[in-house]
Amino acid sequence: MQRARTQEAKDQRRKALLTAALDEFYDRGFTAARMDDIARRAGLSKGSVYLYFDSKDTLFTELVKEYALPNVERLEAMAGQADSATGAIRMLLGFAPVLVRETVVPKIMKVLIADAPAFPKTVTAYRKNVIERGLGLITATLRKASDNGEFKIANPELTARLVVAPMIFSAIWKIAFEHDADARLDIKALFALHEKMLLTALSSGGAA
Amino acid sequence: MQRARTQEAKDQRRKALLTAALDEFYDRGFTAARMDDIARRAGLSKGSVYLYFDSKDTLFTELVKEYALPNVERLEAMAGQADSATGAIRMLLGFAPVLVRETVVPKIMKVLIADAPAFPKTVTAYRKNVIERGLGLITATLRKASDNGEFKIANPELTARLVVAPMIFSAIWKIAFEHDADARLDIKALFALHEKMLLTALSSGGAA
DNA sequence: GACAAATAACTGACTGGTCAGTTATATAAA
DNA sequence: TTTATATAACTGACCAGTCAGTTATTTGTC
Repeated sequence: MQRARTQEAKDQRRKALLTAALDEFYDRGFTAARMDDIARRAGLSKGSVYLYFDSKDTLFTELVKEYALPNVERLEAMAGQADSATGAIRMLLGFAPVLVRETVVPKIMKVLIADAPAFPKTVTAYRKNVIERGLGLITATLRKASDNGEFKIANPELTARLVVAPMIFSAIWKIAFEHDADARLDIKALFALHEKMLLTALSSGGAA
Repeated sequence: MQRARTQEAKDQRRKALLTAALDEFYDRGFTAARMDDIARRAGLSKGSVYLYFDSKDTLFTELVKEYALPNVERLEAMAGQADSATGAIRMLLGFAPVLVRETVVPKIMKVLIADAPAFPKTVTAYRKNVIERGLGLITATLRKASDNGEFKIANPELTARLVVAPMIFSAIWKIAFEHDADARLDIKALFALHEKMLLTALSSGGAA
């Protein structure tokens, strides 16, 4: 293996180890994942992993920390652009298929769900910094829309959760059943329908 | 431990082992769960587990098989009672909080999600015999309602998935975050709102 | 530009501990 | 006494983490 001498090269190696770890944790679960396999996947030997991370546990917690923020920030940028709740919802639900199919979010979700009891602090941090922040963003959008008369929404917190529910559903579906060819789910169509039904319900006072 | 001589006593012991296994698998994940702990939880020693099950793997697959059917059957009985799609949806969503809070369904879900890649056959069987059957029931109800003019529904399959999505959402929420006191979710209110918004959307042609 | 010395990234054999599954033994029941 | 059930000591495979040794790369000297 060529050596990583510069800081940049080392950062890159660290990143390679994190994605290798995500893949192994995702495929086999935290306990069953072997450090040797993670190392090989990143093109290193087991010993070298310990030059970059203290322990298997650290690898896990760093992994979640590192992959968490970028996605919320992406979401926040999106919410800032929209000029109405309708627009924000359209944007969010248009982005959802990409989030489910093309980002690491479902993998992270699985790893977190699977090993929540073993890493309570990591999970709590994730909930506060990612989940609640994301839900808070949607809640605020809905509340504003209710205040300025775009929709009538009695409970923006709960409504936000219903907006998000199909994302969780399709992420879970993908995680659990993607390996079966006959279990494909038309995610784009699902979110198009969700958008239509949701906006219909909101504009007909279904959340009032 | 007193001996189980009759067939009945043995069935009971078998059942005790299955619930003990579910709890251990749920808390620690399949690989990290120890056969010794499962045995102790059921009031037996490790060796005895092997009088009832061939291996840890068998324990897992039998567990999923055993706990799967009763819930679908419960759902099917419910669907049979309702005289309209509106009534069926009301019933289903009224039952949802119980399903999430008081049955083993969320635990089974977690265990399945966590170890899906290690037990692909078990997961496929679960999807076909439980998930698809349940979703099929809702789909059929919606299709019938569309045919007889109660609602106008273009894609009953997808709509059924949107009906179910908040159940998955709240089950996942419970699994991942229940250990945090400040992460409580008002599930009854959530499903009341879901019911209201869903029926509003359907009767306003949001799924047409 | 060639060579030697110094540095630090990297390796893989090894250790200590864990745990699924086995088996020899004990004992309750008939 | 025989049989079935239960136990706990045992075995062997497995793996996280360590560390003595290896080697790619840089730095210093001529």
